[in-house]
Amino acid sequence: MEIPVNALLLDRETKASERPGDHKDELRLWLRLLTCSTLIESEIRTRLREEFKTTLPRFDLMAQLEKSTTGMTVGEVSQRLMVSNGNVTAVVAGLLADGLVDKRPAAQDRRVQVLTLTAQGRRAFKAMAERHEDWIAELFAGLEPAETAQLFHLLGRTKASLHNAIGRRQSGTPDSAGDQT
Amino acid sequence: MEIPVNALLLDRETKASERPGDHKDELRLWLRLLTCSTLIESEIRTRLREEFKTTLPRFDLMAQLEKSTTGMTVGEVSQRLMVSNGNVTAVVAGLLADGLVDKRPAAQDRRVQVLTLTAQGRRAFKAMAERHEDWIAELFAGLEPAETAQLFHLLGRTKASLHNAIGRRQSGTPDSAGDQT
DNA sequence: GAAAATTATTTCAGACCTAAAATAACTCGG
DNA sequence: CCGAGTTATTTTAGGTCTGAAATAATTTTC
Repeated sequence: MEIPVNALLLDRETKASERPGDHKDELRLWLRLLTCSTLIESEIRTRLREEFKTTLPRFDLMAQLEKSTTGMTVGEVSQRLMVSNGNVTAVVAGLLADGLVDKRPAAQDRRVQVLTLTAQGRRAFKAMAERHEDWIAELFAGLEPAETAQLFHLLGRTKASLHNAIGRRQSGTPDSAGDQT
Repeated sequence: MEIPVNALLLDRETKASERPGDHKDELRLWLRLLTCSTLIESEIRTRLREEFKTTLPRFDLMAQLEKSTTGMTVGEVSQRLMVSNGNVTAVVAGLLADGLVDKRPAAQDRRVQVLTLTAQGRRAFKAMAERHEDWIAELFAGLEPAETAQLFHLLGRTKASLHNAIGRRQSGTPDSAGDQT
């Protein structure tokens, strides 16, 4: 894993600009990443609204619950989706009102609220998930398989860099093979 | 640019799964892209709040204005940031109240509102932009230069794929060399 | 075993964001 | 010139999201 300091310096020197505090390349990279993310997100948002009269946060929350057979707590969902607890509470309120989700205190620990999809919720999600998967494939259709694989790999490296820079506070979530995050 | 159909079919067949409508790879790619985007965004959001008592939308809006010497209209900013007009109106209202932005109807067309940074706004932005650039570099520090270049390239390809799938409605914004989007 | 600390969730205030409707200003054909 | 259509922005209603404070339940510590 060790890279000689000389190699790093050489790499630095091969960069276009030589100004000392120049990080324009990383900035451009971030802006492009953000653009891609925003484009996909808003397209999915539009299609969910038009085709299923629902929203992305609701869909994402249901997707988490669908993956768990035993249900999830508010805190678990909040961590998975990387949103605040209060936000989960609010989105769940909407899903409860629509009868798509069930919420009940855990037997052992009455602080904990266990969330599960209702039968209706599972049906509704299944229909949406199928379409959603197609939409995503359609959006990435311009990339060849080797490119998507390479991109996936580099984003994994990016994720590791981010966790390293931010601090491994929530280090209980390694990027395991089956992990879709 | 033409790729023989046979080559594509072969590529398809090399994939792990052979189920007909399987697009799990693209889904995983999207989720990982979203994770990276969310991690960066919320870290920058936190730092902007803690260090400058401001928000990301305000910073992004100011960044757009700073790049333009003659000012920008509400519509232009809205297109650049990929947010609704109404949202720009609201964020600008905050910046106006803080004396960071100036808004005035255009001389020729009084429907149009021209936005510019005030002197105070430029000062404030300059201080933030410097730190912001460092933060981004710090977050990507785990990638080697060759990797950031490769990632930048692949995200460019992704962007093209997205525009192609979504429809080139706003085709007036090509991904030119100096374009930071 | 009860006070203190911790943990899980909700509430709150405030900012963001959207889509759609409303408003205001411009252009253009007749 | 004048009304129909277009364009730029604002307003509105409603959902999303946050951080911090409040509430409630559990665990720890003495």
